[in-house]
Amino acid sequence: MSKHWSISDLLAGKVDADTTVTVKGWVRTRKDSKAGFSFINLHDGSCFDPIQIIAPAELDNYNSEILQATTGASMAVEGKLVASQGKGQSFEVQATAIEVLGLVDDPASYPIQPKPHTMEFLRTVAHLRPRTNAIGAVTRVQNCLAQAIHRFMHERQFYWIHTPLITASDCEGAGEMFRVSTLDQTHMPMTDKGEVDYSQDFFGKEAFLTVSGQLNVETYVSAMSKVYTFGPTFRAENSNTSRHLAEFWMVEPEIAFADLAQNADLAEDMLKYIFKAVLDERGDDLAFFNQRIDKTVIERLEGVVNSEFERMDYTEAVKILQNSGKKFEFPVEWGTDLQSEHERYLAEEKVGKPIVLMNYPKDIKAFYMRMNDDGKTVAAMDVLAPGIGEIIGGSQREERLDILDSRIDEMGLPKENYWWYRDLRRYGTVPHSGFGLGFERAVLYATGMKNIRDVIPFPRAAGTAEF
RNA sequence: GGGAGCAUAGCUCAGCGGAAGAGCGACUGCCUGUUAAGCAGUUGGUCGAAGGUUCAAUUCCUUCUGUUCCCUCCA
Repeated sequence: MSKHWSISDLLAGKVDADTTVTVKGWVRTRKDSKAGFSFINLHDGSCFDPIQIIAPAELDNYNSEILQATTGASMAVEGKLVASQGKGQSFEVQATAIEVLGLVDDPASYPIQPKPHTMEFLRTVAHLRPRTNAIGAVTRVQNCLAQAIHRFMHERQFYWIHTPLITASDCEGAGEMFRVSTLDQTHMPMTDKGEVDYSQDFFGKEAFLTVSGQLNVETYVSAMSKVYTFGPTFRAENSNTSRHLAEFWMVEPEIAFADLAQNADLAEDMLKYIFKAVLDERGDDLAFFNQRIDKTVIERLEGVVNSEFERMDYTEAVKILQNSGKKFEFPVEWGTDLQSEHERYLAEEKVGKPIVLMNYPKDIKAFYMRMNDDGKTVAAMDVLAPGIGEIIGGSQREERLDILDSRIDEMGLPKENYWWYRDLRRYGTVPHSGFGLGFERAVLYATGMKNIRDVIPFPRAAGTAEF
């Protein structure tokens, strides 16, 4: 058997013509010609385009197997790589032997038909949808983004810190949490006070799935200077939208000796870097997205890469919204959080590119965000992307113990739970900043896909944990 | 958690108180170095479930289930 090549390598011209090669993959389409052969478009995930196989009728299993190979069937093909005699592809494989590995049972009901499907339907066949053009392209782009994130961080000498997914900090300050417990839920041990006795639970205390690696990674930034997390995160919010998941991946860089402005610069640099990687490396997939999914996606990515992000204070944004002349469902008032409609107006209508909103009122932000000198705002920032909304949220962290303590008290949080977090401010505290990038939201932006459930392989959301 | 939709063939949808339709797919034939192919034919449905109104319900009403989108939450 000759060498097994990726289709991407063959189409890219990495192999000389007339070389005997083996390709393996799945049939996208088969078309039989009376001239004595069949055209088989075979895909293996390595690139957007399938490779064309010419299967001559002289093959001994032509009638018995090859003519039975419908869309979705798997096969191993050996043949000669030749310049294509037809239009539409540079190379094709003149097969000398085809082993049909697996046929499709009942082709009429095979879910992935060679025709357009709705994303809603494909979600119901999540085990087969990576075989489609769209989800295959999403998969390559999401991988490109993930690799680019690690590359960006590595080039800037950040350390990747594996923060825990299970946490006993029940107040990480970012929404509802999933409980992790091995207690028998039909016979919960109780204390004298009539409360569940978690001292008998696996960890000896209440435990949850993390909503953020930030608090943990702050310990490492206080020693390694530049760190980041990249891993799954969990939110038990009952939110049913096209941009929320109960389980999603988040990138959380944290930098020491850095203020909010440097934090915003890092966020901008990172987004530009990873979207440029997609433009450079996934032209084939982007061409598909631009043609079939969102006709503005390439233009938008190029816009992000080539333009300066807008920076704007919350206070300024409130004034703009109030003077916009737009009728909003929710009123705009200094001191309240901006609604989706407000963020959309700013990012999509007012600015038309990503915008960094900074310095929010302290009462609508988390306890660990650094108090500004005005005593009213904290050094928080959100990066809003047109079409997606909030893609990044971050802040400069409060490094002054006395102020941190008063914020913890103000919010009625149990100080003892934060003893190790507070220690960081007792022992050689430094100014530091960080942010969280919703990874799937970045994939949405890079692909033009509309629903976050279509850019993660197996979406978990309220009421959804199939597959 | 709040709100609004939707549920009819493998898929996308039309229909409508009075005998279940189209396109795509699949299959068959013709044509064909084809490639989002063309022409013709065939196949294919417990009209989401359970109640109710009616001479008659896929159609109207109620409940349930599933699902989509928006808001809240945030990334």
